[in-house]
Amino acid sequence: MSTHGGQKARYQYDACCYCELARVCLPSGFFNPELKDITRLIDHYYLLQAGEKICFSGEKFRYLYAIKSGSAKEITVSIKGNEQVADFYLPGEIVGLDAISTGKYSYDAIALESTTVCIIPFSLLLMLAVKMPQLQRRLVDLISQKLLDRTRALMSHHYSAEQRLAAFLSNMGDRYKYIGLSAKNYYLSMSRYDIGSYLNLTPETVSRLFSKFQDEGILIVHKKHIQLVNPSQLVSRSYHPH
Amino acid sequence: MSTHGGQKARYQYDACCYCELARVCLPSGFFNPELKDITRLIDHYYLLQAGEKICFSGEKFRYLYAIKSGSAKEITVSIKGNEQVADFYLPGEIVGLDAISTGKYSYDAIALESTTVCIIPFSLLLMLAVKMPQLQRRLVDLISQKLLDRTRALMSHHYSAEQRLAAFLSNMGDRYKYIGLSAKNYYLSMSRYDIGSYLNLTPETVSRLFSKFQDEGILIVHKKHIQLVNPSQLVSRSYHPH
DNA sequence: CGAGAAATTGATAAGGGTCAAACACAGTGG
DNA sequence: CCACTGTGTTTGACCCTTATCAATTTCTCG
Repeated sequence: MSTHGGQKARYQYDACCYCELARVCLPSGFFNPELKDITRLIDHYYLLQAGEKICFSGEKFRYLYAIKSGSAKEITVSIKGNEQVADFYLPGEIVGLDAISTGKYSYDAIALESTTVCIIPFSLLLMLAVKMPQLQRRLVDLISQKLLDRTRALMSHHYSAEQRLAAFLSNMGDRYKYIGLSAKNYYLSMSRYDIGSYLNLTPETVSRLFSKFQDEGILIVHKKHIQLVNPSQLVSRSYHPH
Repeated sequence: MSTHGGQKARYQYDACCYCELARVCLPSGFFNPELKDITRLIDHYYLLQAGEKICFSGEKFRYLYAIKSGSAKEITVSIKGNEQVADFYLPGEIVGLDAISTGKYSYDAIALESTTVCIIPFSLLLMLAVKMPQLQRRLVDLISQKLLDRTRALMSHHYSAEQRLAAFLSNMGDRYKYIGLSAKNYYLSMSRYDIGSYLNLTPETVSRLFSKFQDEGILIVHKKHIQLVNPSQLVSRSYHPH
């Protein structure tokens, strides 16, 4: 191990070949020998404690960060100083895609728990993409996918608080399942405040809705642990993101 | 001229070299001889009447569309059948970027007035990008920029109706200015209903706010024509998208 | 000119915000 | 081991912004 910048713990990277997230992460769809070329892009990864920043608003964009374990939130700070949660990141997801065009991050990405992130130098990625058309395609797909997700999030605001929270919990289940965890039984690393900010609700409203869902037997909440007792009921309470 | 598909009027394309929007559109930053290569991608353009669709939800993704003149709205239709406006497109802007990853359009793009759109075959664009790294970069930048815009739109929902409408009108002015038109004096091709849907407001609320802004001397509304009398006042009424 | 759609304006209501208080829990220090 | 403190969560009471419903006017276009 070596430290860098006086803050973030930095570790030598082994390889995507040994990472069980490779299937869903940046190198999704790649196998040796191309996978090896992609792996070589990544020299180090960070280990961050809860609250530490992966990147911060205004910082020059040099790296994409792949969540290797743990989770993070993306927050934008308005001129008035209040934070807004724009997104959450789970393992296998890529932080920094919307910094590409402007050349600087427009938000802080903050670890929500002990989190490791792989450091992907963007200039190297681009150079490799020039030689590897499938990687060019993968990069374009990744950003496009993120764009689609953001559009869906935007559309969700047309629905009620209950529909939004139900959809959020359902979606989180799907995302956990996608990375090989339980869709019905998971741990929400973010606070009620963060959930509220993301869904454009107050923490009070989020809390009330959790209680309501629990009273109705849809789920069981225990602090940050969520157990979906009746996932189909949850889906029917949500708006139906087609 | 030739017609195609029995519906959309289709015209032989001349070239980006003769288009005054080239500066802001897909070929932004390119000059001959590269500009010529990019121009060759575009064989035809459509002339659409108000209400005609550029693409529709579920259709196989083959083309990006660049608005050449006129304007369009992007709408998603929920399962319950109600339309939601996700975006507006002005000349120089590209429709279809979030269809790349899934291979099909997830929304209808509908002309708001007489509108011409250049047809950009995506597979050809990708092939050219393989040979032309600057074009690869341009494509990635375009999608990333759109992602950033969507994130900003998402964040706007944290603010009041008045702040959102003020920001919208201010933003529209900026976008018109960007393409060489007046920022203070422009024509809004979309209905109050569309504006409301985009901002997550009812048309009644939009109408009331227009009246309010007019009463306060910030702008003059005449049907769809907007004259910003006091743009700085409008900015201070908006949330401040940093 | 007439009919239907869009826009405006008014009256009322509700969803979710705001304010406030109580509670739970983690970390700290005595 | 137990207060002490600060943060996050829950619950209640009240209220405000914006939606809803309704009536009227204006515009569009055949």
